Amino acid sequence: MKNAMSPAKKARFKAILDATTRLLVEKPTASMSEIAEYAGVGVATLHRYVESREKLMLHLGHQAIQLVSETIEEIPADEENDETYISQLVEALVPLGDKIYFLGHDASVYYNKELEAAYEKLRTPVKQVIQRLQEKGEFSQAVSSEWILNVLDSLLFLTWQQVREGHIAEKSAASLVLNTFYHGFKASGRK
Amino acid sequence: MKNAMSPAKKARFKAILDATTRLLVEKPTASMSEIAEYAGVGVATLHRYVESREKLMLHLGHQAIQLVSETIEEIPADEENDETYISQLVEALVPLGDKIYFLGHDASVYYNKELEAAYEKLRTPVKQVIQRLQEKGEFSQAVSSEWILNVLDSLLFLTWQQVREGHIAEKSAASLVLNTFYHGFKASGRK
DNA sequence: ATCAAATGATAGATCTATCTATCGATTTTA
DNA sequence: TAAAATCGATAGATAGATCTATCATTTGAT
Repeated sequence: MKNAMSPAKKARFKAILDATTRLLVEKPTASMSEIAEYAGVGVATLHRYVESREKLMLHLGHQAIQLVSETIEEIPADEENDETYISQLVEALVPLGDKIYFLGHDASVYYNKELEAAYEKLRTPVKQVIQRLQEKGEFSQAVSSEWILNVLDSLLFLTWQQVREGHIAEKSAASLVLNTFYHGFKASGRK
Repeated sequence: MKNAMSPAKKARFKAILDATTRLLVEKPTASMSEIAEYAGVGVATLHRYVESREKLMLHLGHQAIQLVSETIEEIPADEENDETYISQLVEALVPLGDKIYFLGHDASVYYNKELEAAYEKLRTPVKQVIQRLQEKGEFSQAVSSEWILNVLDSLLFLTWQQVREGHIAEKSAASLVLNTFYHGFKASGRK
């Protein structure tokens, strides 16, 4: 599906990608036949849209990157907004968990150079805000911004898993992440 | 390999399991042939030790559970030691990352009921210490002990990845985890 | 030194997944 | 409504992985 698609086909393609996402979250090893069935489409048709399983995965990867990119870009990242940036980011990203899932957990996505580069590019604006917050003294300067961002990533992923498995209410997820991220678990008022 | 093995065979079996661990960390999709080659053993011999790929994975899972169990049991978990328990735990578990890797990341391990139960059992003593620390007011009581433990797990795994990729020095790993876990990233002295 | 156990190499049986080819039916579009 | 595009179903070609069978060779305990 390299060529331009009609709007109708584009919508159908998107429906296939979304169905694939939903299925793979439940069963990461699903075969192309299972994916086709789940998407309500014949195997042949599935292959008319994506030329291989690997390409399908890469589509999902790009979709995720695109989605997260747009989400991040919508959050103002100038110096006046640094203080609220992180919480806005967390609020916005928690619901995207399933789409982001593949970025870190499918082999054919994880080891792709192009996607790896796009992922790194995605992180830079966030990292810059973190660095400014460190310089302003809002965040600890004892650790690298890279580490802080990685922890944020991990927390987001953990949270999404917990929400998905029904262990955490979706509403309380963001504040849980933020509290943990900001203060850890040591009770305040103690050394 | 259900029957008892001679000490020599037992050692060879252990060598195979260790080699498998090392390879799968680098290449999670490695085939049985690749595993055999990497372990310096013929495919036939590999199958003389494990009857299937899935059983091999379960062996690795059990190995990991066993290792973590022993490690946890060595840390005194009575009330007087609660304050130092977590740091001792982190120090001891960071180096075991590769062995633990499979517990959370291989499908045939992750979806096995027996291992799932063993994993849950593994967590209870740690969870109890966390609960006592919460009751003593050392840890925040605003969140569940389950969440605290999950975050600790995530941090341990993230750290092990970062050490493996050379982004964090092994020596500094444990204190990084502990600091993050205790205090988060908000600079102290701020609200 | 001998003999049973264990091994490696190889070939192959079996299975499963991916992808293609074909064709009649359905839908879209002009 | 007629032509073109797209579809689902199916069968099959290809490929790769798992596991087994066989046999000559090596290892190791006595």
